[in-house]
Amino acid sequence: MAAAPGGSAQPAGPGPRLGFSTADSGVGMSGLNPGPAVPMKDHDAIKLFVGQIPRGLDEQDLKPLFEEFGRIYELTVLKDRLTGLHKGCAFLTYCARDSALKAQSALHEQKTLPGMNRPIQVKPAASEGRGEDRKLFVGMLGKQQDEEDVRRLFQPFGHIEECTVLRSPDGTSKGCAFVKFGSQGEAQAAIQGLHGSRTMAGASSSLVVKLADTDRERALRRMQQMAGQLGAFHPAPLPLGACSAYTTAILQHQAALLAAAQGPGLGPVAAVAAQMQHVAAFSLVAAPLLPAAAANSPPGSGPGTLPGLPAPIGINGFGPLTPQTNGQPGSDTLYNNGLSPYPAQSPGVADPLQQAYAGMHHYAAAYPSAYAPVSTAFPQQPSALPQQQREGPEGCNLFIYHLPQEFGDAELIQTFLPFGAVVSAKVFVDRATNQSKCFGFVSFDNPTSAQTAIQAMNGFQIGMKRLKVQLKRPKDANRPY
DNA sequence: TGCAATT
Repeated sequence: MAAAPGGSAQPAGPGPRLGFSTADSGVGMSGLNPGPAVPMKDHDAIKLFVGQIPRGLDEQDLKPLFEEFGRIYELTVLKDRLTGLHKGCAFLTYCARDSALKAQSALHEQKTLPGMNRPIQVKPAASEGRGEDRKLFVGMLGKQQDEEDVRRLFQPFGHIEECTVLRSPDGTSKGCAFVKFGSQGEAQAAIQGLHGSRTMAGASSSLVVKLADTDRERALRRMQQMAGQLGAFHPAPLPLGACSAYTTAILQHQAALLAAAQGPGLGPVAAVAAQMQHVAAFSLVAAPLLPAAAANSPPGSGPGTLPGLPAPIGINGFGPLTPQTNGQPGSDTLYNNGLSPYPAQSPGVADPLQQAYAGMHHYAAAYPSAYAPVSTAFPQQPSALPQQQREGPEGCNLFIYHLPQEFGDAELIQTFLPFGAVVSAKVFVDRATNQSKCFGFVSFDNPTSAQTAIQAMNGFQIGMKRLKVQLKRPKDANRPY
């Protein structure tokens, strides 16, 4: 008997011919589907893949075998799209997730159907767990909680395939973990049951349970991180009214400080080489922030102004934005001690700002979306891009307090770039409110840069606040003696 | 105002 195409939705027919009665109704061609009378499957139902099925068996033949474990919601033998030939496998969904689990444990690899030489396969379909759909990110754990604790927490929701607490190299928990369940349904159940449900001891807010990022999201995140570190991609003009002024003021100071920063320690050439990239990065950001400052500098008039690029901020434009720095360590000292913004260069060493503009070209070339008009003839410098590194060696990491509320990572990095190679710059953000906590961390790749930054920026006045810049407290835990 | 990081 030929079934209607689709086999499933015979509306309002006499009798629910698709109910799974044992009567052989001949509904075979396209799979069994629930009719209107059949209850929906559970929310956490699991779609099973069934493999090693003899080609001679269709849905009707298979049904009795599986019905033993519960009511079937859907059973479909896979057929070749073109030839319609039985592919020897099927998808099976029970109404209840429990039925699926039972079927899986009773049948998977447990039994071989006639004519097959390998045992039947019954397991969650790839679509159930492909990618990260059954992998959870768990945040806001207590730092003391280990894998066992996490397992205990999640175990009621299903079979845990994998459980990893994220740790720093030193073994300290980062307060988060990944938990992989046997199925998507289990993972969802855990989210429902646990997310926000409690606050673990030592955590600052309630438990976070969500799907782990997909690979794509992860890649995206990385991109954003890099972009943030470069400070080169502000999708729109920064929404930071007052902050722009702060930044401006700071940058103007630092344009001058730059010269001082590359004094002793590094050889002049190395210093310039190391710093030109940084200056380039901050200039790219700073220029769009500063239409006024840029306008002070007629096109082509500034040192090294390049066609096709926004005029870099210069040492000019000190007018209304000059911060009150009376008596501030670092800033005024540097301005009052006769240090010229353009100190004499050793013979053969180009003006650092000139070099910076050259570096700027490289950045512009590497990120044409930011500065489209610039020729892309310059090679990219992937090796110059910031790595995932988070912290420098001891003595290189600064703790900065009294940041303006508006300060973000980008502003922080800009502020400290002139003192050396910034390995990372992070403003600490309250997870709950997404607001800056007004402190942050900056890591350099060498202690000299860190010291220079402290000298120059500690006590620097911004509005009513003064920056506090000091070495980050070293974590004395796990000192190897 | 007070010392971090979500693969």
